Amino acid sequence: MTEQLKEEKLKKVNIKHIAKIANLSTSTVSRALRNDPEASKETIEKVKLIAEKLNYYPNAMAKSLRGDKSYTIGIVFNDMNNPFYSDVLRSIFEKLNKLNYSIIVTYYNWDFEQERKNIINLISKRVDGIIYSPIISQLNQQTDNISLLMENGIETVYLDNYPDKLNVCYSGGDHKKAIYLATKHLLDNGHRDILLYSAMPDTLYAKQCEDGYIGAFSEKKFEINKELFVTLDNFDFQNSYIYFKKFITNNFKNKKLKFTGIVATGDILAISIYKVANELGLSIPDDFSIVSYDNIEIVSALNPPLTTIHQPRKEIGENAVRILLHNINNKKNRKIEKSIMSPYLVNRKSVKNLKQI
Amino acid sequence: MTEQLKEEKLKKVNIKHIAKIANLSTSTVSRALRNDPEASKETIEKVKLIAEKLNYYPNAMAKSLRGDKSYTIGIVFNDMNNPFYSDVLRSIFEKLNKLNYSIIVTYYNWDFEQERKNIINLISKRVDGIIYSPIISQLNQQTDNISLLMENGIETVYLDNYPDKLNVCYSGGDHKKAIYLATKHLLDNGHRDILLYSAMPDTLYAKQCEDGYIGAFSEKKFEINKELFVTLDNFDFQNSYIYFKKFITNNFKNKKLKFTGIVATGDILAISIYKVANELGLSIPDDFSIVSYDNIEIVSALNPPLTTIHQPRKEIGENAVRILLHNINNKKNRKIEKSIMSPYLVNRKSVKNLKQI
DNA sequence: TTGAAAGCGCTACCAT
DNA sequence: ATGGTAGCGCTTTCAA
Repeated sequence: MTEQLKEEKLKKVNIKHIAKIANLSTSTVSRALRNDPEASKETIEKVKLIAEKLNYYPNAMAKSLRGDKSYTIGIVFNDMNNPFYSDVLRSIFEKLNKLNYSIIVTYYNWDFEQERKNIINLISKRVDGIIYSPIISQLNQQTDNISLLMENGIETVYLDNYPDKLNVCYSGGDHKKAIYLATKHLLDNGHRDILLYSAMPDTLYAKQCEDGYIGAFSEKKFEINKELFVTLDNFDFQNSYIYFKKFITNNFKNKKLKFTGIVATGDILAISIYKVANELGLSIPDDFSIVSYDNIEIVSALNPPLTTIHQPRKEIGENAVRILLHNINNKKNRKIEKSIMSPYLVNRKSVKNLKQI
Repeated sequence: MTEQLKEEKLKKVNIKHIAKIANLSTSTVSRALRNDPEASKETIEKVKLIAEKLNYYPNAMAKSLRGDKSYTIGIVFNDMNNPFYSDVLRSIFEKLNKLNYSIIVTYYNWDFEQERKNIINLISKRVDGIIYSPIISQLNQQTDNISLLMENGIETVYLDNYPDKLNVCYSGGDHKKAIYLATKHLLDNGHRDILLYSAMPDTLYAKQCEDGYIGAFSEKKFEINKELFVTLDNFDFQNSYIYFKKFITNNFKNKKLKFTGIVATGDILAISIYKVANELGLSIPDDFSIVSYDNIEIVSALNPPLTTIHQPRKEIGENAVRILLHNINNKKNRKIEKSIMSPYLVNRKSVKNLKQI
């Protein structure tokens, strides 16, 4: 018997091998392995013992081929640079791994062809659902890749960004309100000339940020200077650093453009501004104040600590999972849920109160 | 025909459906779909057209069940907090997604039971290989989870940490040398009392860091004060911040313990020290100098910009993939390769030269 | 309580 | 060039 065991160990073990050794049929082994009440206690014990000795691990592919669940969730993200997404990912992992789901993560860095390939790959792998953080165009909300998902009836929860004209599940923050709060905070501190330092032109995200900014100004009936709207191609730290250094040298230091405050639509952008300020000997908040959006952990370590709008990343991840699993497990009773976490101001020291002067 | 097409669209489409509509056998359809030269050009065209119209996506599980490759790689990481791992992950994604591999990411946050469950899950999913960043105990290198992988003959590349007494594939940095360089830099600048601010007690990593520190001191025949060795439980930012704030208040400000320089074994640790320094009105580098390890992007934005040892994350990820794929695709010609990237100093402004005084 | 057999979707062998 | 069939590892009838 032990000899036989050793030999079996070398091949990939399956229920047939176990059945042979246990002198049982594969059906019985299958039942025993799953603690099926139809199987007798002794059989279960015997089978499990052999399985362990043989290093048996059930073939998940065969299982899902047979059944209709893969216990796998696909994640389609674009921007791994941004700590925001790492934090969201972490909370998704924590929930899903405990439930023994696998998570296939996909990353494409604004390459839509690659994104499409990744999504097709996920469809082929027959994931039970997808959490998708898309780049949404301001004009054409129904991108090819969103259509792909919808046409194939893939259970999807949109995260962080979503096509607001479509009736889809969503978990994320209220970007418009966030930037509204940021702008309002500067306004309340007496700032009137406020740079909107934004990213990803023509996307819904940029639009929402702009709307938030405009909303705060309109509310107080202050005039908006559109020359102070700057939009970067992406949220890349290095890119933003280079851009802002040029920008400030060409426009601010020589007083072509004057502003006393900056609203940055992401902490990464704000951090790059700190770098420029350090290098150019500019003082925050004396030369300009800054409010940003995200509140990633480390911005509290900047000097001065960054005032920013908090985006609840843990909750965003958890809600995405909750909504997704609900719809996967209740196909007949799907809910189109939108979970929108409210942002709030974290007041630190990067804003100067101009009224006190 | 179009009616038929519509109906077929509602079910999950497979080659049988295509075969029926095309009036061909499943074998022929299968061949056509894969551009098998045995299939005629017209057949290929015809089949592909139907497949597209039906929204056909091959079932990857059936494919891999049949063949012996899943085109899936498992990642087993522990510390998603640390931007180091995000950066490595990114480079792994970039290489692997292009090759149409799926990546199942697993995260366990120092919970070894969860880690084990995750690994078993990966085995069940029949991944082609695993990239694993384990926590290695200084004493017992052969942990249960490493044994699990070895016993099951799972192709594995260790990343960042590895059991150096075992003959395994590895891609990572030379931690000992890194901390040696950091310490030497402080020594060269006239520092003698240097705090080693480390994390993860009893791990090989902590040991390697200690060895690097000791190496630099021994080389110059300076004496080491073991009271200046501090080891945190983990690399958590918040945890380190709280700890260091207490530590410095209890030991440094009241001159119980004196040191002029700090070597931190990870940028996250260093950043938390900046936060404490800001809050306590301590000046870096006047009150103490600091050199760290990793060189994540944003540390250049700190004030003063952080002097740190660069760890080439992109290359570490790429090499892990290269080694893994080589062994997967050349089962008969496996290589036990260790790729160790050399760290180097990035000199910024967080170190004061004591000799100039 | 157990076993035999069909079938999940695909590929590869052997015919034709 | 194409079709029939067996089988990858598993679950689930149906029968005993």
